[in-house]
Amino acid sequence: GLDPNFLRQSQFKRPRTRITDDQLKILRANFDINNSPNEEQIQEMSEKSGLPQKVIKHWFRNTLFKERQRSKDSPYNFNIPPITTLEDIRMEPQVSAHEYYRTESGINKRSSRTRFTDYQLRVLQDFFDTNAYPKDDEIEQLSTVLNLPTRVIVVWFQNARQKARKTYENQADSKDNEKKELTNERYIRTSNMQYQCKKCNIV
DNA sequence: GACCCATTATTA
DNA sequence: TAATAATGGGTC
Repeated sequence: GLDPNFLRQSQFKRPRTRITDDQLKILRANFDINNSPNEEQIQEMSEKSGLPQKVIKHWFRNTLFKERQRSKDSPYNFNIPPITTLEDIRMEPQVSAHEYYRTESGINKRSSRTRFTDYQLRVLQDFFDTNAYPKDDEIEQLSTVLNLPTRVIVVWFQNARQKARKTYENQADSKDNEKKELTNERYIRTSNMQYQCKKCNIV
């Protein structure tokens, strides 16, 4: 048999470092001034915050990436309908989710949870059952068909894979369980970036 | 940059 | 309180 744990965990991982609010404030302030700091600036932030330079670099990479994603398709604004009439403007004097999120005064709130419709879930699940790793254009298609931001689609597949792995491992643990036979064929990518097909054993 | 995955936090 | 959407730091 094949054991995902074995394939995945070949080394110890550094424990996740938590960035405190104060540290975040320093990073954020610098980010607002300059997206891509040079070595000198990174070192300065490192000294100020006590964060390893590596962590700072990574944070800037991720934050810049997210920022671009956000402005690209406004993933967290999708539930705010486009304004078509004057009344809509009157009815919704809200700041955008993005601005709300970023504003310091607005209590750093996580964007509200997407409620998928039954139809959306069915389509997503159907797709997942044959391919757990949709290509960019496939995500794009799902996005337009389901009227969901691409970001939401990507996250859904990420979580679906996570869930699939977990249930698969549980089944593997309880040895001779016949449920194993019921496992759908799914391609799960291992950490070595290889594809592994459950059941048919293709790598 | 894409993905992993423990964790967080929002809803039914 | 369970299910799971979203986050963020980690790896390659």
